[in-house]
Amino acid sequence: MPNLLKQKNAAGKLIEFGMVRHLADNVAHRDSDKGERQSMFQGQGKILLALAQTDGLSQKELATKLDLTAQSTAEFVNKLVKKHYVTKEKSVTDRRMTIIRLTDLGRQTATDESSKIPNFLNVLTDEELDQLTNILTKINNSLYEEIDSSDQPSLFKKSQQVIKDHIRDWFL
Amino acid sequence: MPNLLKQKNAAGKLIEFGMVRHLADNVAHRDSDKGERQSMFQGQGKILLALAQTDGLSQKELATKLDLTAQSTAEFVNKLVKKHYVTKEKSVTDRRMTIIRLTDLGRQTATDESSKIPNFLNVLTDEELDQLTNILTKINNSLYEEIDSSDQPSLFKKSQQVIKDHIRDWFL
DNA sequence: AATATATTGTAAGGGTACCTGACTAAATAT
DNA sequence: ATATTTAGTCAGGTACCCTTACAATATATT
Repeated sequence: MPNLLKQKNAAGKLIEFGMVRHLADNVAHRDSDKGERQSMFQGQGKILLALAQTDGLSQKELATKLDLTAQSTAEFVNKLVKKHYVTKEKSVTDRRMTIIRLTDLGRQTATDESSKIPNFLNVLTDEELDQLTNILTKINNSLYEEIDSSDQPSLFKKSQQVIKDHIRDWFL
Repeated sequence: MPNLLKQKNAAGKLIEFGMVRHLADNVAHRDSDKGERQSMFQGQGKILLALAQTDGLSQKELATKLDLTAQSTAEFVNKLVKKHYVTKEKSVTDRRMTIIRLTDLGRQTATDESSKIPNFLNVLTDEELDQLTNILTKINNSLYEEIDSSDQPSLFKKSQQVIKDHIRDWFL
């Protein structure tokens, strides 16, 4: 049986981490251009990330991959089109489908954004970095299991795959 | 100089952690009542948390503590009133002020929510829990510094204090 | 070939989290 | 007694998501 106090300690720190990160994010956004409130893991950012992995997906494919409704997907894609980050074109083989492609600007934005190493990792020693990586691996796997078991059968396996793909690509 | 590869590994895991947590949160919310999309660290949840620490604050005090505009604060408070989580009453000493107080229902919701230990910590050993706590302490402090130095002078010190207070209360 | 069904996408509308700007009401300062 | 500061409200806007309803295209069935 695990030590409850130690768990509570860690949980507290994790909650704190969540709150502080949120705060730090806000600060960062406040500094930069006013309109840029994209977190890269939500909404338009998610789309960009998915396309950076696999360009030329249909809206439906994007929706499925990212576990969004078709309507939300359409909304974000349209916003990205307005910003010239992606383009829409009707598929020739199946004219119901719309193919979404990154523009150069879009691709650059996606890779720029996702290749940043957070500053706060500079305060950790090599040993601590190893420990953290190891611990997060365990936690992430546990979360995947929780997601997988609790809800709709395999719908979320896809999201898991997107995340893992993204992480893999991130190292190249 | 820190090992860049190790940093990148850890950063990747951290990003993954962020994404997976987001996912897991969604799943959790989807299971429960449909209307309940509160993350406890945002909007209405933040207010509840602050009041659970110190009941009977004015709207202005809430806004300052939580680094929200007075307008956003008013919006969230009004929503909470509608849900019977808090009550509004004009202060007798200074009739410009509105005092916000938790109802029993509100207090219960706040404490219920914030006293949960995330399941995923069950997969860690005692040693790993210690390591994680230690690492997150360093990271959080680093983030506090970043926040503190980069932006408006001392506005964010208050937020830091709220978080720390919350964490402290969390152990009682 | 003609009709029925399934798939992709759009339109409209709603809810939550925030913000800015404009404006009262009450308290305090001059 | 007037001017200013402080607390709060109202209106309106953006981003993120969802649901319900509906049009167009593709495929399956008769």
